[in-house]
Amino acid sequence: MTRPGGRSARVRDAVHDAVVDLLVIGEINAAIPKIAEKAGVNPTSVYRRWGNREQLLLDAAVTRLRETSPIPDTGSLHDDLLGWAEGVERSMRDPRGQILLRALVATLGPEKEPLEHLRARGEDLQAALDRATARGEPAPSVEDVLDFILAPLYLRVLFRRPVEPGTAAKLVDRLLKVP
Amino acid sequence: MTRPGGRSARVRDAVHDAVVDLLVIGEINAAIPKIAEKAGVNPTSVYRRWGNREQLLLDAAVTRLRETSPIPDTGSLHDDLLGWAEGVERSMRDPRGQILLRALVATLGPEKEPLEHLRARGEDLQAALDRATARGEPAPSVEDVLDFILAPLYLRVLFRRPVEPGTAAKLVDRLLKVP
DNA sequence: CTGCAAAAGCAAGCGGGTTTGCTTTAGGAT
DNA sequence: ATCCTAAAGCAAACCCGCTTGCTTTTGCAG
Repeated sequence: MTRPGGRSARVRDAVHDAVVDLLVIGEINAAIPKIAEKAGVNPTSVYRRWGNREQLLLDAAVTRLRETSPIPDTGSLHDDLLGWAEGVERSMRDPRGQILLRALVATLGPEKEPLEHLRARGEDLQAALDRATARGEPAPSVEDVLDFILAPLYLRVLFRRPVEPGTAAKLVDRLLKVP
Repeated sequence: MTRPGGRSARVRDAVHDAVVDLLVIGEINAAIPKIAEKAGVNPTSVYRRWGNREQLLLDAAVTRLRETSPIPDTGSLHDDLLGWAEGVERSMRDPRGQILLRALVATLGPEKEPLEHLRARGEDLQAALDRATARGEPAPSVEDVLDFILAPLYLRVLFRRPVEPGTAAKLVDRLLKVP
């Protein structure tokens, strides 16, 4: 039987925290024994649960990124997208968010399946666009939203270009052709 | 004195080839002894020249990516951008290009300096845009070109979404508002 | 409260990645 | 053609990340 509560959860959170902390202070290549030490956990527990460093990083990144920037339901597509995009912008202006995005991309192999984390996010977007269509508002495709908003924000971080405040608003306006 | 010619160059190319080959066949985490073996080179030589795996990957990725998709000078901004974007698209549809972009991003730390490889590419773009302005054509900013064209193409690869043929043309038209 | 088993801790051993001092090879200059 | 030295090769030792069999702890169910 699986046992999600109590000590298991504590260990998982402690290890995730340790991973993020080490990444943020520049210990990009910290090995499992080091992560375990910082988490106050036995290295064996980490090996048994995650298997290797890559799986651990991926799990930590997906888990922590999932908690940020939900899509609101304001009754206006513009405001829905703006609320979400501003959440993404905030995350991308924060060293934690930056390092998590970087870790996510770095641990992604070229496997064929599309990314689970992005798929769920795509479904949320689709729901917001469907709401707009149901209201009679003109709505772009999910692909356009990713091209116009997410790609520029993410690429700035990945290629170390600054994310200026107001970038999200500019990108949303550009997508919805409100110059 | 530095000695760029002859054997040094041969070793560098052999090691770069070995890195790319191993990455392409899925040996993402191949260690230096394995890379050296495939290159027919002594591991010590690799350690002495590059120091560690990360530096080696970064050097290989930057070197090989520099050789792809130059910006042509056709006398028309649309065609200049299209020629370049199609080169990028071609590269992103090729497993070698995909794996190199992935390696580049993965080995990039969050250091403050912007990326050298992208800076040079930005200057080439600026030159093409300046030519257009000199001809009296309206021209977007470099940032817009990156947002509209490079970011969507790169993000498709990094998040494992397919790069459909014709994507480059669509993105260029969208940027230059030729629906 | 008691018992069961999942998950964490412990310790020892293995294997391979990395380092280091030295030797050998081969560009490039005179 | 010859010399000089940067760069590659070699071998041995070291370090440390990882594995494994076992013991201990502790959720959670009855």
